[in-house]
Amino acid sequence: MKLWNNKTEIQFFIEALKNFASPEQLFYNLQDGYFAYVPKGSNAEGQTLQSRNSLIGQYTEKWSKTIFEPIAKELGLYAVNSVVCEELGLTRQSSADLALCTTDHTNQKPENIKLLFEIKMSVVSNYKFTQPNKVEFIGDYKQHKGNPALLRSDSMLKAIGKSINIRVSGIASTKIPVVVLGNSPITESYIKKVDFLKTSGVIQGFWSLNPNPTNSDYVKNTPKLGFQTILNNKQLLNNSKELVTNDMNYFSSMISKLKLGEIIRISSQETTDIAKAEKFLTLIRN
DNA sequence: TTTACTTGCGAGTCCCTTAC
DNA sequence: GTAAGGGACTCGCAAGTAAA
Repeated sequence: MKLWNNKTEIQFFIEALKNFASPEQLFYNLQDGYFAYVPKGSNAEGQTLQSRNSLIGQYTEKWSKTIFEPIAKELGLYAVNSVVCEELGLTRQSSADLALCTTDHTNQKPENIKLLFEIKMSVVSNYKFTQPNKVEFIGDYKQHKGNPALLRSDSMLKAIGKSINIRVSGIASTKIPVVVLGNSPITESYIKKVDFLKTSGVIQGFWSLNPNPTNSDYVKNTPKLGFQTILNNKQLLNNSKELVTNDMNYFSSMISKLKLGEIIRISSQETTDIAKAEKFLTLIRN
């Protein structure tokens, strides 16, 4: 299965139309015809399309599950949508969009969740619809007024907020990597922030599954790979594999050098490196 | 001064929970 | 059963900021 591209988006519209979604639900009904987004220079004529939101949300979550299914299989896991785990603050109303787990159940224990995904994807490029069922590409995201997926600052803030919410929900979350999946680049203003989120351990990465969002310039990768544009399925597998197989631990604190030194001194008395690390993690969390 | 970009807010929609 | 309340979703709008 191919990564996200314009055909994926056209397929979304065709499928939605087949399932009795009306053109008015999916497109802006402008003077020049039906458009996915308002082209730059055109007038929105007072419209703010909202009826597409939940449809594209459902489509991207299912699509992501499908693309991760062979990867999960390779790692001996299942790709599961709408994962609920009370210990991680993932409730039915605010579940994990996608997760790789040891079982295929929606309700999960923390120890069975190996990788959590927060999905922030939308229609990226612009399309024109003509009756009865023709959907044609008319321009990339720079040629319309909308701001897709991770290019919106509030989408970034929501993704970060959701991840922090998991991290502060308890000690059970400290062994589970969290990755934000998008299908657009990010803005320049978030380059430093995503790298810091990665090095500080809060979020293990922002991955765009759209290798060619535009033919012009865009942020492809950040220096420390906090944000990466995934170019093929192999890369996606390798990235996932690394996160699932490395036994990682998240920790954070705000303590004095005196206290930190004490913790290091006590932990260093353990015999093996692993034991030192375990002692350190125990002490820093108390 | 004009233009381009960034940002936070809130609207419309869907869906779940709760109360009666 | 059903109405009310509220959370989460996406994205247009307008105000603020930076660049030309």
